[in-house]
Amino acid sequence: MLDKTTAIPIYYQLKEWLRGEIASGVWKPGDLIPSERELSGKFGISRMTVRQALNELREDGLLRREQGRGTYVAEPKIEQRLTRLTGFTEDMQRRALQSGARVLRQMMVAAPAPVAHALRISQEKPIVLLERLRMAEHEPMAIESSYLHFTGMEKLLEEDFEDQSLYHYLSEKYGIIPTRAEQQVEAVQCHEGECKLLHIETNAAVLRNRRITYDQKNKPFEYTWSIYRGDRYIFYVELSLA
Amino acid sequence: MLDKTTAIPIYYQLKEWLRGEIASGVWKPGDLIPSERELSGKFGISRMTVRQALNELREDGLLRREQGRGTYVAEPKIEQRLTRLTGFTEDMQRRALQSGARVLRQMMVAAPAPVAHALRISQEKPIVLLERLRMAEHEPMAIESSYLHFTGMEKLLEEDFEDQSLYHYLSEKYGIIPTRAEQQVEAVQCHEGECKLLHIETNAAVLRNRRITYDQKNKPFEYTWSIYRGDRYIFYVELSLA
DNA sequence: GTTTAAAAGTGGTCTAGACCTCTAGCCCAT
DNA sequence: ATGGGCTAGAGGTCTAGACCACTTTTAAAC
Repeated sequence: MLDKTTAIPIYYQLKEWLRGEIASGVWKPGDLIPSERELSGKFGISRMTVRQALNELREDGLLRREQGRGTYVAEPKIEQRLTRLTGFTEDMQRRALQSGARVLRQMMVAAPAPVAHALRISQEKPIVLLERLRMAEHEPMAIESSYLHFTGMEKLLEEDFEDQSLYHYLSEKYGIIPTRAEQQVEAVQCHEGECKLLHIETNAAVLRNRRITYDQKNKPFEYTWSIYRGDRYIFYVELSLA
Repeated sequence: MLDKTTAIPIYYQLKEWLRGEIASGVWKPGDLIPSERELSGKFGISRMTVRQALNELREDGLLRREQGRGTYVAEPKIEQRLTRLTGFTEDMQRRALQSGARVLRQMMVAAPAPVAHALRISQEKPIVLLERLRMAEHEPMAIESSYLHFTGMEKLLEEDFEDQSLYHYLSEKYGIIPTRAEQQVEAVQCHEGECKLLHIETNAAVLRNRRITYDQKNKPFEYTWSIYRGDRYIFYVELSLA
C-alpha cells in the first residue's frame, strides 16, 4: 500500500491511506484505530514515521489521541454551512454583475517555493501561470494570478480565458472539481502597477488573497494570488459554532 | 537554560526559551535564528527534539522555515481563523498572547438604521453600545464597536469588560450562545481617529468587518463593526463546495 | 468474590545516527 | 563578465532503538 521507492514521503502516503480508510467508512467516528506499533509493523516503517502521520491528522481534526488508551477517529466537526467555494465568474453572477477578463500572462513558469510546497511538487518544476485582470461590468475589479499543476496542464496555454470560467473549464475538460480551498485574506496598500491596472489611486487599500484549491481527491491543483479593489468588493463569510 | 531533571519536556522548555528570545526582541521579525544543528549542540539535545520545538512554534505562527535557507522569526501577523465563530479573546489564547481591552464607550444609544434592521428592532430604540480597543501584548490591534440587544441588556453597562470576554459573559450570565454569524470583510484606509488609537499611520490599510451574530434560537443579538490593523492581521477561511 | 499488585499495551518524549533536497557562496573555465 | 559545477550548510525524512506516563487487563492474594 505504501511505496518506498517514490519521492512521496512515507508519512504522507500513510496519511492519505488513513484518510481513505476514514473517508470510506472502514473506521467510523469514535472507533479505535490500530496502535502506532501495529501500523509500524504492518507497513514495515519506523514508529516515528507513523507518529508524524498520526499527529498531522490530529492537527487536521481527523483523529483524537489519548495517552494510555489509543488513537480514535474524531467526531466530524459540525462545521458545515461553510462559505461556498466559487471562482470569480460565479461570484460575480451571484452579485448580478457581468464578469469578464483580460489575460495578462498565460505561460509556463518555474514554480516559486511557496507554490511548489503548497502543491506538493518539487521546486522549479514548470507549471502553468494564468494571470488575468478580472472585470465586473467592464470595470476592473481584481487581478488574479493562478498557478496550476495537474497532468495535461499544458493545454491550458492554448485556451482562451478571456470569457471563460477557469473552474468550469477544469471540470468540463479534465474532471477536476474544485472541492475545497484554504484562503487567507489581508488588507494591504496596492503597488503602483497594480493600481494602474485596477484604475485606483496609488496606495489605495486592497484585499489581498491567497488561495490553495483542492480537487475531489483532496489533491491541491491551484495556488492563486489575487488583489481585489477595496472600494468595490466586500468579502462575505458565514461562521458557525464548531 | 534547560533543565533535564524536571518533568517538563525538553522540547517544551526550548519552545518557551525561544518564545522568550522573540518576545524580548533578541530576534526580530525576519531574523534568521540558529540552525537545528546549532541549537542541538548548544543545549546538548537531539536534533529531533529541536525540530519538535521549532515545528510547533511554526504551527503557532511564530516561526517560518525554509528548506535550504533556515528558520526565520515570522512577521507578527496574527491569523484569525474564520472557520469557527470565535471572539478576540479566544483567538489570542490560541497564539498564547496576552489579550486585553480598553473600553472606549459603554452606553445606551439609539439604534442606527442598519443596526435596527439587522437586529430586527424598530429604529431609534435604545440599545447597548460597547466600544473597545482590543490589545495583544499591550499593543493595540483592533477597534470593536458592538451593538447589543436582548432582554436584560441594561446590566451590561455595569460590567467591566476590560479583561472579560463578551461572548463568555453572555453565555455564562444570559445563556446566550453565539451560534452563527454573517460577516463581511473589506479593505479600507483608516481614518485619522482610528489610526491614532491603533498606533498606525494615517490612511494605512485596515480590515473593516461587519458582523451580525445569532444565538442558539437564531435570534440576532449583536451587530459589530470592527477595524483590524492590516499590518498585524490576516484572516483565514476555508471554502467548500456547497 | 473482592481487592490488590503486576503485566501488557497505549501514546509521549528522546537519542544518535543516516540520507535526502534545496540554497548560497565560492571558484574555475569559458 | 558569465555560466557551471562544487561544496558547505540549511531544513526534510527516516530509522531502530530507549525510557516514561498513563490506562487497561490479568493474575495473584486475600
